[in-house]
Amino acid sequence: MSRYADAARDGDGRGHHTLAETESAVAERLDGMSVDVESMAAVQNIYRAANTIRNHLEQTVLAPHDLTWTGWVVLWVVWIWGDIETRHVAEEAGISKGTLTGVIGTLEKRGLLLRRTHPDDARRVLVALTPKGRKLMNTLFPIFNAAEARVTASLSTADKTHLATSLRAVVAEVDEF
Amino acid sequence: MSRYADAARDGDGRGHHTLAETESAVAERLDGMSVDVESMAAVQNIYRAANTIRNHLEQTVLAPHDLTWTGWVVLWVVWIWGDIETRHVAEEAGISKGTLTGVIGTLEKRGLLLRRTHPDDARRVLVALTPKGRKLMNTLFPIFNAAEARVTASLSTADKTHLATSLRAVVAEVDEF
DNA sequence: AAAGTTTCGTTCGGATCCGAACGATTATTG
DNA sequence: CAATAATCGTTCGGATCCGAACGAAACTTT
Repeated sequence: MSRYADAARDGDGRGHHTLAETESAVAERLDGMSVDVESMAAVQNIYRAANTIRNHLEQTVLAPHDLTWTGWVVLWVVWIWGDIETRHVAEEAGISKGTLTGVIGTLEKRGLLLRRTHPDDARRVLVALTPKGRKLMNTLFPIFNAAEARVTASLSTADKTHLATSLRAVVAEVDEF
Repeated sequence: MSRYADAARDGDGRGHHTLAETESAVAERLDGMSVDVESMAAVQNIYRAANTIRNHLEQTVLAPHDLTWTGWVVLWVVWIWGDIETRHVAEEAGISKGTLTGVIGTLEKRGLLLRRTHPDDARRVLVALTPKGRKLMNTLFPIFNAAEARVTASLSTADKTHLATSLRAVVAEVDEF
């Protein structure tokens, strides 16, 4: 069964509970508690949507090219910025330095990028795509972007923009903490 | 450095590139390519917001109780539904059955929940919270919910509701694939 | 110039995450 | 009733994910 897919269906033909059922059970469980339902719904749906999208794009677009979601994100960051320091890649990709070391190891092993010591500061490491990596990005990005359009097809362009704006505000707020 | 935190700041006092810089670099790199910018922005921001929120809540609320994000989600699902089959927990939590086995193992080891074979079907496993697990949920849920309110404080109640609605539409669309 | 401090990337242990394969169990078919 | 098919949870190998600690390198202070 794929990530978050609900191929497995229970007796009445549905996977997990409907949203209405879940909210009903939650209301019952939390009866007597003061709950910020809007905030809970916002957080839960942000996380659920992110996982659903990641799973879907990983399975349909990335796995056929032997890529993981994070491998793809790292390649994308290096593709956009060119020769870039690993600490910046970790920041842009939103992963820890320790995790980046492992992901870069995997991508290097696949011949998609190369690391080298910074000429001025031996503590730092620079990465760049290999020709093979660049070719993969040129081939795969349009396919990935088309898939991004498909997974968000239920939203109008105005909705997508509004969604992105709201989510940027959330990220900015948390980054201020 | 914490997950996605930008405690590390580069020379000019900023962490990762600004959004404007990133979009500029993206436009330059993708010059000549037909790009659905709104879809890309929607997907990137959904993923970024989910990770930022997960990291923040894990660090500030869950880690002090020796919980991971997914451990929390699994406990929450079992708390809401009571005695529940593991296959349903995996679905509700949005993780694979293999992953759930490991997470349940961890939570069981911590004395927070218990598993038992289904009385009617020996293939199935049921899980329920222990008294310790129930106590933890009653204590921690209000704290977690308050943190949910803080991370989404930049949004109005109407915005939170609209966000949740848009994201539910995205999940429903992908689940139809 | 030497000592102390800070920064960088890697390593480590523990946790999670997946799909595929497996054994055990149940359901279906002939 | 026996054979076959389907379902369930676990195991497996590989990948990711984290924070803390470490060694090496650079910076700052004395």
